[in-house]
Amino acid sequence: MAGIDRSLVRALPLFNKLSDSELDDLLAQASLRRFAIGEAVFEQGAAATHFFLLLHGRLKVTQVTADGQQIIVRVVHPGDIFGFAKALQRQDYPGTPTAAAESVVICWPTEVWDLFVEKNPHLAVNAMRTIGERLQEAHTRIREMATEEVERRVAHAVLRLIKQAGKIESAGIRIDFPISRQDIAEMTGTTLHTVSRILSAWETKGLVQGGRQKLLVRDATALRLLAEGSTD
Amino acid sequence: MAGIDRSLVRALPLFNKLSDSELDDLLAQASLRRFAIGEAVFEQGAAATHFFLLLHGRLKVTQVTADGQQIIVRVVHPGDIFGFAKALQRQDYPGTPTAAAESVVICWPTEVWDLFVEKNPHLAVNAMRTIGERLQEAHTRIREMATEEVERRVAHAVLRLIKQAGKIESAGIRIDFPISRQDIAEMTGTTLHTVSRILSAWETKGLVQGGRQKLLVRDATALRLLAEGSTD
DNA sequence: AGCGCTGATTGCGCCATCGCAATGACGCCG
DNA sequence: CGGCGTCATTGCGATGGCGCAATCAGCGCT
Repeated sequence: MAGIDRSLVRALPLFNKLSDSELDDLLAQASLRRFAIGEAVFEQGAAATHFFLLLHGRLKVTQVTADGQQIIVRVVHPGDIFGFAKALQRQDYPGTPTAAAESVVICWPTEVWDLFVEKNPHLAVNAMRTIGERLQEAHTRIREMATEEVERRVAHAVLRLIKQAGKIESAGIRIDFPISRQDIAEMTGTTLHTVSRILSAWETKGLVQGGRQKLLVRDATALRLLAEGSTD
Repeated sequence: MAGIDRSLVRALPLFNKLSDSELDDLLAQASLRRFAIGEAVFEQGAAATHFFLLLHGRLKVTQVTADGQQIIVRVVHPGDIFGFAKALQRQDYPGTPTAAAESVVICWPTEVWDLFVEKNPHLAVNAMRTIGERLQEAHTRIREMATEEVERRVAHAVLRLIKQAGKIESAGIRIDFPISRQDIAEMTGTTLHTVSRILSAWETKGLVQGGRQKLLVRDATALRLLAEGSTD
């Protein structure tokens, strides 16, 4: 645990205002943990004891309803902070982040949040902006779910994914972590079946290319048209 | 503009840590504005020049989609702060708050936000929590829209309304501001027609009592059952 | 290299919800 | 006090998407 190397996080905009020694101070309080696919960093409803930064990998944050249904609230990408419930005056975590790919996470005890902010006011501002963005994104999703039909919602979800986790390949843009149809269904508020049908249709039209937990977007422009598209 | 009376805001938890003179300092920077029903405090997309506190009345915050569809993102209640886009590092307002009832609002220029926070760190924490709660609420709505059928969503929406704006009367709990079926539809992501049908059905069962822009909940418990209710 | 598991595809029937449109009721305003 | 505009109700037909279930395919494991 002692000595997380500075170089691991030096590149993150979150920390670029800090001196080496300040950064070391922060990292001295932290520990590094590794999660295999399918493992949860923490559980929904558990007491918020730590907050986190994703260094590497990919997490899906899910919420479950009383009757067992599950939805994906968001996806955590490398460089994102997450699980800072305490900063929002919450005592417990609102969701469960599960590793979609092998992931590496930095953990701080919640007690150091205040210290953290004090040392680095920039970080408070940053956290604020992050939450603001999430709120914004949440409202966008609400609007989409309220007004758009499934195909457009799926198009939006896929576009968001390639924007946040797109890897350019010769044939198109690949979503750079394992994602199932079920996952996309849970992100768009529909069923696995419908998603499958839609993606199949797109594949026929040459828009995308599917595979087991894989998705390659061949024609992002056409997809964007579909997403924004008027009455067609 | 000079001299908004302290007593107007003294009761708000937001300010209860401030001395009289500090409070006066803050209020000296502010102005008071009144909005008639249907008037907008600001417009979605406009530059964020002020942030606000609702003193009295009720605001519906709407977002419009590119193709003109509208949804109600949330309702602002007395004592809520809103429009603090700048604090989230946004340059423009994400939605449009419209007066659902005659409303009175305190306005501060965004420039004083930093001063505001400096004088009253409690307020920063408070703002943080407020956003956290909104995010939480947004996620709840997303989950509901993704997993629940319309009737349960409407039940949830109505319950939320009586919780936030319920006035107890002899016959039940009244939603204490003018709200149309259209509004409820826009809050739950459905159509005016469906909401009307559902409320009619409830009225037949004696759960609620409707009226033009009015709603009285007669049996909150039954409604709660419907909202949480399993397979019935 | 073969087996088994998990994820993906797809057909079919059904039901909730939408969209439209016409009618009806409430309240505001002159 | 009467007219008019806004809001609400309701019937009917169309349909998108769900739910079920059977089949198939890719990938990891031994």
